Amino acid sequence: MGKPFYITTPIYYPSANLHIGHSYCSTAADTMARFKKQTGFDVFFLTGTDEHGQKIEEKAAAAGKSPQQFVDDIVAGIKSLWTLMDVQYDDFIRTTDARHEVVVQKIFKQFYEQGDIYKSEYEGLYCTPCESFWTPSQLKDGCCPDCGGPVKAAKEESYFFRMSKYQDWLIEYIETHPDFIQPPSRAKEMLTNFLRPGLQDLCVSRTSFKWGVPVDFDPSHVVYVWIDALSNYITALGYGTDHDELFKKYWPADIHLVGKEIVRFHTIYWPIMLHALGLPLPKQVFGHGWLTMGDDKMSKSKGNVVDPVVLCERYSSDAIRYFLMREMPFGADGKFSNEALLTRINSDLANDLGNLVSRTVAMIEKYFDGAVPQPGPATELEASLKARFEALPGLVASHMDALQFSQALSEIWKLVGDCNRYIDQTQPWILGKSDEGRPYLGTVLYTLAECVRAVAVCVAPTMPRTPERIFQQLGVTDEALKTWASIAAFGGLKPGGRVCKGEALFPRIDIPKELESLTANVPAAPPASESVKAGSKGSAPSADAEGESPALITADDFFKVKLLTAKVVACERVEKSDKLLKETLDVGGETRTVLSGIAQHYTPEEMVGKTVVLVANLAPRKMRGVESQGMLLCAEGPDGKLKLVTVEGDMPSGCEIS
RNA sequence: CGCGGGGUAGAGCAGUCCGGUAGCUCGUCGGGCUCAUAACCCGGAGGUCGAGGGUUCAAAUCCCUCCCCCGCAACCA
Repeated sequence: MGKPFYITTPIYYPSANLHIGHSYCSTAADTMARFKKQTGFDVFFLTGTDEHGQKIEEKAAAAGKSPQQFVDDIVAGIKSLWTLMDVQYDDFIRTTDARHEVVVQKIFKQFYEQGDIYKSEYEGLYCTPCESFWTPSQLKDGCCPDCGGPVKAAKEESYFFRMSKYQDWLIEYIETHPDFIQPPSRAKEMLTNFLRPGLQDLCVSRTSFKWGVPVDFDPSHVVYVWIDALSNYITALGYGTDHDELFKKYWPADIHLVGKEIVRFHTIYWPIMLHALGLPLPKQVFGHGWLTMGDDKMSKSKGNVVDPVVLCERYSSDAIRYFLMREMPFGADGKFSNEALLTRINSDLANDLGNLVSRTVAMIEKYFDGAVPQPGPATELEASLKARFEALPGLVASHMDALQFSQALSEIWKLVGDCNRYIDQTQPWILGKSDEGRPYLGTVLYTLAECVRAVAVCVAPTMPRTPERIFQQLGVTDEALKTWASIAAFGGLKPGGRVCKGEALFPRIDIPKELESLTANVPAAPPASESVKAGSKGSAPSADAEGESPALITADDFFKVKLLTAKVVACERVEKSDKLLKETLDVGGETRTVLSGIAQHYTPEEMVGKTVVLVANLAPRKMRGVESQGMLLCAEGPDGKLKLVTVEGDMPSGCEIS
């Protein structure tokens, strides 16, 4: 067995739906894991979910479920997404697993007994929606700096971790281990923003909610997120139990892959906790960038198209994985757009790779009755192609080891490009016309087939399904010719094998047409991610997930929605939000507060006095710390402009609409 | 002075650490080819590298000043 290699994703918080960002991170981790397996490592790939906390407690209550039932449902959806995307983890840890909870309690107790944790009182200003305490200096205009909502003085008995005790050690560790935090700019950020100014002791327990791991020696407390969530990386391996073989084998982790927003927790709190436990630190924490939805392509009503489930079902998971790994350099932010996705699929996958396979196989069928020919005389063209071939594994490996997926793929595609050019240079269709041409034609087609084989091998970590389809067309059945080792030297492919032209690997997409159907408004359909959530529970019809037009509903269904006229009596912008307006509505004498994402379309002044249509029986929802008690109906134009729905003539507020 | 990212051809980016002919992909225009998924190949057009100043024989790159955009992240119920 090879050298151990342990890679993790963050454990995701199952309070809401999964989106393409999660897919991005998991795909990267999976690609890396597959690459390491392919190159002979003994890989352990961990992912999972962080299921405790107040937000889950609240969301579950709002959904009328127990917290456990609530997270169970979402986790089922997450797992089915990973199956769909071929994210092949070795273990899936949930912080509600008994195996995790007992060890968390044990760790907490150990910290307490060795004096790293002490009990004290936290006094501060608390923001309920953000679950955060703030110091007066952190406040913005007297409000929560995160959400802009109100804060109130609160006091809470808590346990604290003495972070300060370890800060000098950590500073030195980071300075002497330049590879520990990647990319390096993140290390600088941590040092200058957090470490050097001095660490505050960290509050590691809560009494304000129950949904968490109880502190066993003080049951009014639950362990707060830090110790609970971060320790998953070792509890999953059996640390602190009698069955810690995996821990002994795989710890310390080779890579914690995390989003840049949680680099801090993984490079400050986690190392300190490990150090306090007397454990070695992970070799590397890699903070990747974010996928941004730059422009107008994504909006409320079009939101479903960015759902990974929809995209995978439409274009194949391999295509989506390829796009995610190819389009943006790992570490930096990248824009996501449907157009970029489809363009990538067409030019790289359909035109370059798919078409290369297709023309190679077609020519072998046409000129050699489908049998891979014996190579004949060679020229400098073959020599340079062969050089490119043999340099490829080394180049790919060095980029992969640096997590530069995009560059690794770009190297592979250089060989694809060379092959396409080679066909033009050698003009096999002319060689095929004469007997004298045949020996060299054999060389050309053999060389192409062999290069295509190498591409198939190299592409496997990113696109797990595609290689087998290529091998089938090339007639490669020998497993030994599908391995990383088999492409170290040119010439592994055996002449005589039967090729077999199959379906197009990646059919060309009619981009304008496809964009249109992706962005078609589907007003009544829930975002498809909702169906991920409900996922395998069977409660969501799959039609939604496929982005089809919404199913017909009955009149009874419609009457479940209570629509009322409402008069806007006051309106103001929501602080720190450029999209939200807060309206105070009069609804037949009753006053309601509603938040709407229309600030870019209406000014508060314009709003006052309007009679609008309110969805009156929508479950309330907190945004930016303010509860919204309903929704205003709007029409969205083709340019994305929103116009409020109003009633004709003069109608009092509170009238029912049907 | 919140934090972070960024401004290089119509679009998306690389190049900036370590100064020396401005590069890649997509698009566009022209040509070639017919093995192939109207795919492939070649060539062209298109850039005062956000602005100003400084250092230098030489600046996209180093230094200073300024301007502008974007995100604060999955929310817009």
